[in-house]
Parts: sequence; C-alpha cells; structure tokens
Amino acid sequence: MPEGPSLIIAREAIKEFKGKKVVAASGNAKIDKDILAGQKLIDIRTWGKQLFLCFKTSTVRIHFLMFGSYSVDEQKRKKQSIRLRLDFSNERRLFFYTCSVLSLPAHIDDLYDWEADVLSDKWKPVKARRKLKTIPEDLVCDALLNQDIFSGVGNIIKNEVLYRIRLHPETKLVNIPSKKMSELIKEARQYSFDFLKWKKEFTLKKHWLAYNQKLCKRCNLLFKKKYCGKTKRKTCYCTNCQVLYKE
DNA sequence: CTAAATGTTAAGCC
DNA sequence: GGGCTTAACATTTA
Repeated sequence: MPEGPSLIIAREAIKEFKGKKVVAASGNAKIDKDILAGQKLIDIRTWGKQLFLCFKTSTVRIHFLMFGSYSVDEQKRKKQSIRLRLDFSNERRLFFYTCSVLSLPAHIDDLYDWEADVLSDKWKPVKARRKLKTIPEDLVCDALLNQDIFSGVGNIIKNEVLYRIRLHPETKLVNIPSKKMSELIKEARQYSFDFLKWKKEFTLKKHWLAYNQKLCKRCNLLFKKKYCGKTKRKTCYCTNCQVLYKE
C-alpha cells in the first residue's frame, strides 16, 4: 500500500465519494469522529504517502504506514483494525484499516510543501536540488526517503531509482556530479510514474530490477544487500555498475 | 513455520 | 536537547 503511487490509486478508488455527505463516522481512531457526521466530503487530496479527506471545518489525514489498507462498501478486515469507517447514504461506506488517522485544520495548504510531491503537477525539481544542497553530508539513500524533499518516494522507488541511474546508495550528496544529480531528481519522479502505471496493471513486481532481486541483469553479478544509511532500510545494489563517487 | 517488510511516530536512553 | 534505538501498529509474503 504505502508508497506515493498507491495513494494516487487510493484517491482514484474513492473519488466517487467526493461531494457526498457523511452520515456516520466510527472506528478506533483517536480523533473526534462525531464532528464528521452531517458533513460533506468536499475534496480528496494526496501529498506523497498521505491521503486527505477535506471537510468544511477540518481535514482528516490518513497515513497507511506499512500495513494500512482501505476498502469501499465492504468490510475486508476484522473490526479491531478499523481505524475509521465513514458511512454515507444508500449503504455506501469507506473503511480505513491500521492507518494513522489525524485531524488537521480545514486549510492544509500551508502545512505541506506541495512542490515536494514527486507525483504532483506542482513538483519543482529545482527546489529539490536546492534542498539537497543544504544537506551535503547525507547519503543519497537517505535523501531519497526524505519526505520533505521527495514526498511519496519509498524504499522500493529508492532502490529502483539508484539502480536505474547507476548510483551507489552510500554516495554522499556533496560528491554527486551535477549531471548525475539531475538524473537522480528526474528519475525520482519518472520511476514513480512507472510504478503507478505498473501497479495499476498489477505488474509492478515483475518490473523490479533491484528491489528484492538477486542478480544484476546488467552485470549478471549478485546484488549486495545492506541496511544503508541512517534510515537503515534494505538496499539492493550492484557494486559493479552502481558508482560510488568519492571526494 | 518464521521472519521480514512498501513507514512513521513516540518514548526511552545516554 | 541531540541523536540513537526500540516498540508499536497487523497483515502479507517469501
């Protein structure tokens, strides 16, 4: 569920509820659910890995974390994992399971940098580059997971982007040549859209070239697997064709 | 069967 | 306070 492209799919899957009035709200989320009853779901937005249900007086933020999911009309998981259930008229309903649910102000425009969302029309590569400059000592594997810079990028996208551009995950940002930095920023967005397309076709896994793979298809050599950087997330990379730039 | 995982936050420790 | 580690969340997949 969790990487940015999956949230685009989620928004699409529930878009028919936009403009509909919530009849009742329940679930074990620790927000005031009562205020939602009687309110119209004005808009459904995403920012990276987050989904926003916008109402007149507040916004409900859903983050699926690692194991979260949702379903439309039918309950798909046990009651205990229902964080939020929204009932609409005509037996229509939305379920959100095992996710982080937060109540935010109605106006969230100033809460996030919408130009940091790699899947948004507002994405600004120049801005990403500027932000990367401010953390020169960070490793690229950590930088890609930084949601303030690459909102929506997760561990799969990270692995695939680094493999595509032949960049070693432990390269320090300061040592990345300018042209390679451009590739990095460009591919973070491009692979996210490829991910989205393949996920919709249910062919995502078969397109993985690095994530959870054994062999590098370019070199026919074994991938190295390591929990890299301060984020310590699993990284599969080819030490032969992914270049580690130093100094 | 067991372990790890598409992620983040909060708490606890030094 | 900073920075690091751990737990928590609960299901699916290898």
